Amino acid sequence: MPELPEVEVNRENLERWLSGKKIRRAVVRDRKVAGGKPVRKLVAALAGARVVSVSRRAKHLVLDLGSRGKVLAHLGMTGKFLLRRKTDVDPPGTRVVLELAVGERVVFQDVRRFGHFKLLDRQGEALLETLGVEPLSKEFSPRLLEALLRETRLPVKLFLMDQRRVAGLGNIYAAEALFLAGIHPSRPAQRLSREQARRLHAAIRRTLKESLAEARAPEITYVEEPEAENPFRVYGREGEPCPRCRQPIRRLPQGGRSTFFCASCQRR
DNA sequence: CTGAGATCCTGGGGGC
DNA sequence: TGCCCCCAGGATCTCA
Repeated sequence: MPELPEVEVNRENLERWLSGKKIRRAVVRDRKVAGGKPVRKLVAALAGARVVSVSRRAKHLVLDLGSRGKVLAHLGMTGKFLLRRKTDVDPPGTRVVLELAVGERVVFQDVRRFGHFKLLDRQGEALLETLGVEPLSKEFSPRLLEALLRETRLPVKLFLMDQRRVAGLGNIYAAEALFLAGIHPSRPAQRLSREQARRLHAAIRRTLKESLAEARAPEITYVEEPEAENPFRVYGREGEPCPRCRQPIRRLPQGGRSTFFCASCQRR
C-alpha cells in the first residue's frame, strides 16, 4: 500500500526525528527485515551512529549514517516508522527499534513483514541503479514519458507499475492516474498517442501530488473513530458509480493484481 | 521480451 | 460464535 507519497511522508518524518541525532542503540526484533544478512553488522553500524540525512529513491528510503554506511529501508505493504516516547508500548509488528535520547525511540513497524531494513551494500546499490525516473522530478517530462512508453508493448497499467521505467507508482496510483487520463489499463504502452502520453504525464503528477498533500495533513482523530473512507476515485470501488459518468466501476485482474477502472471513461 | 503464476506474510472479511 | 478460505499487495523468481 505505501507508494511514493506515503514513502515520502515517512522520509519527512524520519528526517525530522533522526537528522543530526545520534542513535544510542538499535534492536532488531525480527531478523527477516535484515534481508538474510547478519543482524550484528546492522546493529553495530547503527549503535552510536549519527544520522546525516534521510533520502528517498522511488519507494526506498536511505538513511545516511556517515562513515558508518547507509541503511536501505523499504516499507513493503504495511511498514511505517513511528516515534515513541518513554511510556509508549512498542506496537505489535515492531521489527526494529532505534533508541535516541532517553525514552525516545524510532520504531519500524511492519505487520506483514514484506518490508526491509538493512545495510546498503553492493547489491542494494545495484538495485537502486535499476530504478527508473522519479515521476515528481523535473526530468520527468511528457516527452520522456512518451519515449519510455514507446519501449514496450506491456499493458500501460503494468508499464506504470514497472519500477525500472517510472519509479514509485504502485497498484493504486497506477489505476488512479489512468482513470484521470481516461486511458484503458490494458492498452499497450506503445500504442498511446502523444496526446495520451501528455495526459498521462499530467495525471501521474496530479494524483501523486494530491495524495502527498493528503498524507502530510495531520490526521484528525475523532473520539468515535469513523472508518476511514476510501479516498480514491476508482481504486477499491468495484460496482460503485464512476465519479465522472456514473457507470459502475469495473475490476480487471492484471499481473495478479486488481485494476479498477471505468469502461466508459477509459475506452480501449 | 512478455505475461502469467507462485512466493513471501498476516489480519480482516465473507460465508457457512 | 467459530472456523476456514480468500484476499490484499511490492518485489522477485520461475515457467511457458
